[in-house]
Amino acid sequence: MWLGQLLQYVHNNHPFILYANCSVEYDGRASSSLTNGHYLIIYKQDGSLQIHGGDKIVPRNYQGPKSKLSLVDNQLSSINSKDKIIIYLKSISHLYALEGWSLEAISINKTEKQLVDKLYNNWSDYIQTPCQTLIREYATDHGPVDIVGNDSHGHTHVVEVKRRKASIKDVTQLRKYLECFITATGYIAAPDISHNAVSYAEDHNCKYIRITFD
Amino acid sequence: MWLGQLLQYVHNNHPFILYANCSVEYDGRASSSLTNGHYLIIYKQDGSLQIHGGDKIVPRNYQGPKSKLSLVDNQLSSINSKDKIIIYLKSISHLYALEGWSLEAISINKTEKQLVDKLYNNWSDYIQTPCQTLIREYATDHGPVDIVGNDSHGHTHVVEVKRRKASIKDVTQLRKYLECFITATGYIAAPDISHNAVSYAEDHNCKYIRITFD
DNA sequence: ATTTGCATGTCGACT
DNA sequence: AGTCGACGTGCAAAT
Repeated sequence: MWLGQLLQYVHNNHPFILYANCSVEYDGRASSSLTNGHYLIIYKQDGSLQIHGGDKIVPRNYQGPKSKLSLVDNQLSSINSKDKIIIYLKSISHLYALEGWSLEAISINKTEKQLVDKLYNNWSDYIQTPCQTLIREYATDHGPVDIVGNDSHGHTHVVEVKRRKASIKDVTQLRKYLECFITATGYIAAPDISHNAVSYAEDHNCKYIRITFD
Repeated sequence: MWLGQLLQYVHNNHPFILYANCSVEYDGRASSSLTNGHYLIIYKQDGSLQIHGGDKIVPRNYQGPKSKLSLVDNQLSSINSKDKIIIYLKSISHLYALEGWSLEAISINKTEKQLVDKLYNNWSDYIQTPCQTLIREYATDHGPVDIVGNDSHGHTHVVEVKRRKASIKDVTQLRKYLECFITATGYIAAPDISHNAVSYAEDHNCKYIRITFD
């Protein structure tokens, strides 16, 4: 009886949640098995599917948007170009169709871009050397740099901004950009920086700039 | 009537799903607003909370495990050391308690570790130079390297393995490890590699090794 | 508690 | 479709 209802939802591409005793097989970029148990299955209108266990934020298994859902007998399958999931349904505890599910996006603050703008607009508060040119998203052979400045001595200042505590790998990213310039000084601008990243930065002629969200 | 039921679940730390018309305010590491609409709210026994919109895999807002949930009037709040979420409930369309939600983990294949083992056990299939010593998870000042080998000429071979297509940043990671050796050759081993990463690797004396999951 | 690196990362932007 | 970088990344393991 629930299976019939589910079949309709699948057929009409209608979003639903399903709480069921089931097991899951996944194959594609990786492969995995989820042993039999009670899991929460969520299907959204964009074709995405997720199977949640009783803990963690991230789903046990999932399938991205634009996947194709189908139900044959007791097997609920989702397939796309890269991956395939098969859910073997043993019994259904609960099925509910979500009507009028909102697609609103969140508007978010405290992004990296805001820190970039703050540094760009208040350059002298953070870096002694004044720069004649100051460019955001400066394009290099190795990708765009957050901010690049040129001072009156023709020296280049390369800044990589991070919204959270900077780590070693952020300094390696900065060093990659630095290679695109003959001579340049590198800066990591972030609210905080790890101990190891400080040493690594010092060893490679990079400086740390503390910048915070007000 | 549903609010009373919800209050009980919150009080007993019982996992539930809630489909409601609501808006969400978040503040902490970042801050965000989610305008009024119908969203799916999931609460798990570990204290995690997520608010899903009608598309995407990732939740619109979320709170990690060990967060504290509380309900006062129409405000469902989740708080932990770093972040806080307030859900302003306008109306509840659906509320369901999940009994016996399984905590099983998935067993997964095609991990990076498997590729490391494959390369380790079949070194000569991939790299001409035979090595007397071959060490997995070799510890350096900049962290552990997937595989480090030493040949009869005392030359060092440093290998970074990736389970997916290798990118420029994977080569920068390799280069970071290479700095820990006087002279060494670097290798990126992966099923595939991006065009730019190839050029970047060549420019820095790093070689690409193609290795696949059977 | 801090730090690092993996992940079926996901997602968005740009070529 | 390919490539790259941000993300409230989440998450586990090591220190």
